[in-house]
Amino acid sequence: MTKRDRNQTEQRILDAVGKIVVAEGFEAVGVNAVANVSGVSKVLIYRYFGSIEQLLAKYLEDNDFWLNTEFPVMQYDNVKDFSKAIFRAYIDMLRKSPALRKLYRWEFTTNNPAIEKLRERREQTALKIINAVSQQSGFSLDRVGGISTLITASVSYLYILSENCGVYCSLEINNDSGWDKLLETIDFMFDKIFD
Amino acid sequence: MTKRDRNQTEQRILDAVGKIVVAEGFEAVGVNAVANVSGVSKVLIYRYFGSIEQLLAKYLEDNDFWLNTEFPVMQYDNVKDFSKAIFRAYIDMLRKSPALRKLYRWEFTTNNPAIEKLRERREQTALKIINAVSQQSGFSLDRVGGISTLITASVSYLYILSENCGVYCSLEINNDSGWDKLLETIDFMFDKIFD
DNA sequence: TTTGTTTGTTACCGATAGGTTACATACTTT
DNA sequence: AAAGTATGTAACCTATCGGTAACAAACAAA
Repeated sequence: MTKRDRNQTEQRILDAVGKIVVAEGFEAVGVNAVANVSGVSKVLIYRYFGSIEQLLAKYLEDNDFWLNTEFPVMQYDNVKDFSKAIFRAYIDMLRKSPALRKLYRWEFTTNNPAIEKLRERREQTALKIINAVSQQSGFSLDRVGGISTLITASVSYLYILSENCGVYCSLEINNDSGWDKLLETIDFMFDKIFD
Repeated sequence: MTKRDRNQTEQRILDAVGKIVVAEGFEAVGVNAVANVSGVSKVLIYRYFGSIEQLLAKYLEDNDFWLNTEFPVMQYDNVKDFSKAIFRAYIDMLRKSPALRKLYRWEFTTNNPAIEKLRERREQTALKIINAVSQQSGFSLDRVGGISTLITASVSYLYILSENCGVYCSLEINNDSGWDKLLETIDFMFDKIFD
């Protein structure tokens, strides 16, 4: 290219990964694809990152999914509002990040050290929140964990699916109206749970 | 092979598709794979089915995912028990069918007429149930739809993920203990909702 | 200036994918 | 029996994948 600059080249490669992930998902990140999109010879991918696996690990590290995500840390007077806020934040995170949706999809078909690391961090964050809610509410860890699992899994599923499918179980998941209804449903549930 | 028998050959091909789907998912169903597993020359796949797409369409039709699934049709005196039974049946269906789990996973990355047809049927079934529950309970369609979406999406997500991941949000999803907890959570929710 | 190293490209390799052509043989029909 | 059709296989074609070797040029150090 114009100038010799390893850092810039590495960044170009990483940027290409990001583009591919957002557009087609992690499944489509291959040496040739990255080389083409970045405009960099694929030899350099191996030279600078070792392998596609390691390149993706670096990408995940850089983009820091779930690692530094700051959730509302119990700045609410009551557990009910706190619970509602947590899942509102979770929904917002997935809404704003196509890469995160692609990451969750990728998890269904792939297992590797980078993914497992992310899962561990996610579990840690979840446990922290579950513990806090359990203590404040008096509900058992299993109870709070069950409810959390139910809602987060659901939201994740619907966001992943929404990229390919407009309606699920009568809910329009490809526009805001459906998500408003879902949010309202979650609020309703918490109203009933914390009566 | 030993004898010339088109029907048997077609069946062998379809059986091979089934094996591949269960073992590796729809993503892995290609001409070469099907030819190898079935022991049939790949030319015949094209000759008898036209393409892999059409072969998969036939497979889906034969195996009839979701098309003729009979759900408990309101043989309960109260809506609460009926609701619980519905989702218990849904969980059971996914637990017993690895192919269905693979189908749901495939939906995330693929769109084709066969899948869309299945989605339509699924929506029809869902709407029927939602209508019935709404009428019996007095809850609005949106309310019942929201709750149904939340639970079915969640269960689907967890079952798909369970093939690659042991724990999600503090819940063990790769053994019965986790699923018992989730079932218990769903029951708890309905107890709160139908107070 | 010369020597060695880093950055980069081109061209190639083997494996595997989807897809087709050509051919052999069994069965049907007349 | 002869002709035509249905069933099957082997071999091949092209495209693309991951991966590497060989080479060119810029830069740093001696």
